[in-house]
Amino acid sequence: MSKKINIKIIAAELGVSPSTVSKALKDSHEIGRETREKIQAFAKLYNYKPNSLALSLRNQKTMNIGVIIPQITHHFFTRVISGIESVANQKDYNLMICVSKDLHEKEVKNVEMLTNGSVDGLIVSIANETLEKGEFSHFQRLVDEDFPLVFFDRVAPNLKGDKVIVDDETGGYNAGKHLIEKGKNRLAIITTPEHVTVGVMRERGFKKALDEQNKYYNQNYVIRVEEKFDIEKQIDQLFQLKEIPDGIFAVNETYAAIAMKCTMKRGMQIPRDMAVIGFTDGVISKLTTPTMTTIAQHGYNMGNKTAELVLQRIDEKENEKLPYQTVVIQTNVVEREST
Amino acid sequence: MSKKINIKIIAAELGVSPSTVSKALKDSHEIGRETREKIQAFAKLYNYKPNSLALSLRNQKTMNIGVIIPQITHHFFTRVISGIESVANQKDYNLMICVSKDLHEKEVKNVEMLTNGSVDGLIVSIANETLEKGEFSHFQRLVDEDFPLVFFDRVAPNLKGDKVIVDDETGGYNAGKHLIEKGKNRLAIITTPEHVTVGVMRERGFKKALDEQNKYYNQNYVIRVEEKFDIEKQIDQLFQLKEIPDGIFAVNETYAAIAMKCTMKRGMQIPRDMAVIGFTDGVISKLTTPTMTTIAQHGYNMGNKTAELVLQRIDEKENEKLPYQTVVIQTNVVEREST
DNA sequence: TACAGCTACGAAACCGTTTTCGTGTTAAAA
DNA sequence: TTTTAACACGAAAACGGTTTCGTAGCTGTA
Repeated sequence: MSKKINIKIIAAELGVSPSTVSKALKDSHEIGRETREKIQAFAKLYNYKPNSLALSLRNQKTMNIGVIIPQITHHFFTRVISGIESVANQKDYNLMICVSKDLHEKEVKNVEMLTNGSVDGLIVSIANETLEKGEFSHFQRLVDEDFPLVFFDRVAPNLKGDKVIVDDETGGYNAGKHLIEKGKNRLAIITTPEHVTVGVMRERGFKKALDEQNKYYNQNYVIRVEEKFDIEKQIDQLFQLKEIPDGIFAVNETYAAIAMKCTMKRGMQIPRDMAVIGFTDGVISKLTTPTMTTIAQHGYNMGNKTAELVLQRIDEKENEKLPYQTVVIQTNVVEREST
Repeated sequence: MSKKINIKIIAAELGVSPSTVSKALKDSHEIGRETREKIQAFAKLYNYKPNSLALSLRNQKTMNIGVIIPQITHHFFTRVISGIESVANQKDYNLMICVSKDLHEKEVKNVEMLTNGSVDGLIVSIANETLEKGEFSHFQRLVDEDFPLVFFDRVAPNLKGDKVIVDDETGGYNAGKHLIEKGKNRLAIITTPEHVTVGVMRERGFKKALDEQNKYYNQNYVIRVEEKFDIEKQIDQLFQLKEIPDGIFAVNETYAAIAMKCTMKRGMQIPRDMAVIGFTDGVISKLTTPTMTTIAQHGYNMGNKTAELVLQRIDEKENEKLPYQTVVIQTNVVEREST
């Protein structure tokens, strides 16, 4: 790779000092007009652009925001990233995106790597393994030194810090209510293992809706999917029961789509014999047949809000610290053909 | 934000020089055992980690790879990113992912930002707008200065550089052949506008399959979707024809799923009245009812290969340059229920 | 003539790290 | 006792910028 042009080279080439070049390029009138124009012309000709590492080091400011997500192939996360991106870009920030693959060790490494000077602030959705272990010291350190840090979606309850979360409980509640309003009685839920907070909250809201209407919350109607095993088989258990449910709430889009497949495989009609509602912000729901009713998560808005919070922390002066915020993004029911 | 600990602080605190600290932390036996252990203990206690900006500047090596993609919410691209990530991480590289949103201007900015010191190499899938305009000077500059650069999927035909592409033509050919083998006669294609290379190549292969079997390539059976307008309406035109096709090849998953919806809306049976095959690496195909036959693109492999190429260029010595490579990733037909 | 003030530039420090090249002290060898 | 080598550490330069401060040279004024 041929060496990139820099200020020293320009200075040497034009017989002036580096400081003169630097000033001339910023149009400082400390530099005579003739010299200034000569330097600017030269720089333009050779397409000079200042080295961002040097700038960051000097200014103690990178104009980068780090983002750590558990999975990049999940549509929800990419929606959030889009939302973050849009706000960040408006303020000339760039994103460094890292993927923890839901592994604790990778997450720790990512955090260390990003916070050693590479970014001005960090946005994190916590890895499943970290949540399972309850091992948050890598985040605690950042909180302790007031490093700008915002969590979204998968957050740690006992950790201080700014958070942006979906109103999962109300979402679950509305899902339950919606199914009940559609005249369904035997309501099942397809959810995640218990260490995944979002699943727990959605389930809690769902149960609340059932309780309110004096519907029985049948434990046989609760499927906790372990992703390491065959998902379809686990969901299909609902259809092995003596009394098959007539309404299903799935805490994500994939589970909902699979539930719909299982239903149709049995020759049952959606929504007549079985109503299905998903919790998602994805692309699948509009493309299934029938289309899927969902609780919309508004990932893009979440990203917007998250980015705003982290930028706020970055700009914050040492002596005017705001208390930690938790922003709750509301969901809403998007009714389609599956209910 | 409280100031992060650095070598100077450690040095001052322990009454030694920065160079001594630096050497001690690398376990150099130039430093006496006692001093060494004292410094190491202190560093560990305060969780010292070297500043990566300073390291990068000093070493002229960032251990970052830049990735510019047109859209982050497209599953194919996130699959490729996963593939890149996995190879990069093995060699201790991190990713800086930027999104061009298919806009030329954003792409140019991203390229400039990343190549001004932030990354050691760059991976790009070119923005649609750039392909339309044919404006590649921002890449040409990089090629001229031998900056490690690898394109994938959306590449520029007249630009030198390493490329990783899908064998779109053969993919399209196999899609056509598959439909013919299923006994279909009136074959339609749903593709992209003509400036999108991948669409053109897939169409070319498809046409070749039809030609070989002396099937008529009916221009009414060619839909070029403009994404700024209602996609479903455009696709639905196929169903307004006097003679409705009995087989559809869609160059991506979304178009294929919409085609399936349109078919079922008409009360037609898949695959009996209409066979549909998509070109994709996505999640939708397994979740539609019926499931979708696809030409699998192997995005993850593509990412692997792309990362390998860029790492190879990064490691390359000045005097042992290899000629530019174009790696072609083969596709294969994944038969499901829609054909 | 003397001094002030302006113009136009350069020197040097700094951001955080690494590394080369001294150098003062001590111990071993001659 | 003198020379030499090893040891343990520090000074300084370098990576590529920015910025503060200093100053040479000129002009204008008293």
